Amino acid sequence: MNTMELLKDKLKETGFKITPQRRAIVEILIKNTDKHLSSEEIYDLVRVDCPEIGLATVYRTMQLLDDVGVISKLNLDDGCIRYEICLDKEDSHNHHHLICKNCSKIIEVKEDLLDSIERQIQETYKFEIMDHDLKFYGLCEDCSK
Amino acid sequence: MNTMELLKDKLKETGFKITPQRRAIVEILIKNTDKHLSSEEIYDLVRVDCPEIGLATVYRTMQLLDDVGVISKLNLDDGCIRYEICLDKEDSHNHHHLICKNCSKIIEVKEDLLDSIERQIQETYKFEIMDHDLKFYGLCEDCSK
DNA sequence: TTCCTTGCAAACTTTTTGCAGCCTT
DNA sequence: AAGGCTGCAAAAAGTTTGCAAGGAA
Repeated sequence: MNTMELLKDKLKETGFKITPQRRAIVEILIKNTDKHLSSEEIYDLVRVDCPEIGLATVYRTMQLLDDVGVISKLNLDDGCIRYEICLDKEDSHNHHHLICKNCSKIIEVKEDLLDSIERQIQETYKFEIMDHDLKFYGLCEDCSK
Repeated sequence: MNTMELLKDKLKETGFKITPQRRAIVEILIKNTDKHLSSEEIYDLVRVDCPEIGLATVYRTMQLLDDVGVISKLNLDDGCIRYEICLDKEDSHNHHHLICKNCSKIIEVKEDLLDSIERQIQETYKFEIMDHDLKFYGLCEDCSK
């Protein structure tokens, strides 16, 4: 079963309807898995195939996909929220970003490197960790030359 | 030399003037070191002693303090940027946050726990790390009972 | 005196909401 | 047929900017 089918099932499970607009947005997200698009960028891309769509629908759909749990949000402090599709919840948790200060490229780190740190914090601060958000800023291989 | 004196020197060094508004804002920041206030919250607190101040001045002063490098920004995805005064640059780098999903309390983690992870990433991804941002979400000691 | 700084108001940006009509199920 | 979904426009919410007057050095 492909990603779109999987997603359709997830939506149906939760009682939501599958509309051309939602399908178009999800298709854009799948085609741009590693791009971390903002709502405005998604809007521009979706309008190519679906010119009548409104920006509010993009925002509402992203909210919906977030509720269903198939996207993860990324805040790069550039004034907008960015999204990536992420069908596997484990993936989204064990997942960090390297952000190049020079070319703004974003590199995904798929391993989870925080296990031992989390245990340490759990112990020292008696804080029950449920999720984390880790970003590294610096220079990518190309830009550090 | 106390914090305010230190700050005055830092400002003078860079050619900025010390005005009553700026002093009042810095005093509020010092009094609320661990509170992570937003611009609006700073504005409300400053107006108690300095009722004629404008919100724009608060924004401009935070921008200035950021340029001078004495505050660090914290984005909790609650729709505004939060600040904490942070005179020592090393402190600001080696500094993480635990955010309670129940009571919204923020706990500071002063140690830097990322050294070995940074070396690992540096090696694997050939990415030259300059800074990082690490947040843990979960339940604080009181709320996890 | 110089020109940096301020308060005010208006502008901007990103996101949310209300509503009447449309469309998936 | 029923109720969720959509586009549009207006509203929110946070932040930035222009400008003339005011104040620190």
